[in-house]
Amino acid sequence: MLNNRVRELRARYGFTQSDLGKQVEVTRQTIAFIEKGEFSPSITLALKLAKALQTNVDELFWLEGDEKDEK
Amino acid sequence: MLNNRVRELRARYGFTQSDLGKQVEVTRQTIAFIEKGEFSPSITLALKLAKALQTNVDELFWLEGDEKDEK
DNA sequence: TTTTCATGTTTGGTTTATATAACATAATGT
DNA sequence: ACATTATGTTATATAAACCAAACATGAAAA
Repeated sequence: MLNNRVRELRARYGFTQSDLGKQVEVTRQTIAFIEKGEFSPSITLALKLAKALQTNVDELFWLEGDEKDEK
Repeated sequence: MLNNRVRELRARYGFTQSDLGKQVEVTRQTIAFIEKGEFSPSITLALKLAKALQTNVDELFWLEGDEKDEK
């Protein structure tokens, strides 16, 4: 299963789901689905999200059972 | 557009497309399409590929016009 | 030379990502 | 009280990812 920090980082920058959606060229519903973990976005979108949230893909998304989970 | 180093790293480790496909649970055709840049894999698959190729997603995939291109 | 193996490529099918639109709710501002 | 805004959520539709199977080719190996 896929985990992510999109909601956390979006909040940190004070973006709404719509704001972020516009920046990365998807609808707010797509952002909502990603935050809920309901699907695994394309890497193209993941790269855009990482850029918008000033981080990198590996910090933003990880597979359950990998590094970030070991804490 | 999306660029990647899958073929380069796969070769470095001496994996065939089939080998890599098995490791990340997709068919060899899917690996071939990704290497050709014909589509943008899911981030779940991208994370598995990065792991199999002992790198991270941001080293393996990047958007044209981003950092890696500036050289 | 014949077989095997890695890769290229195409076609048809299923699944999933993503869009668009609608309706609901809670919070905030007027 | 009313309007607006952010978010949750659901339905239907389309595009794209991915599978499975087939056939082709060139290289290496027997």
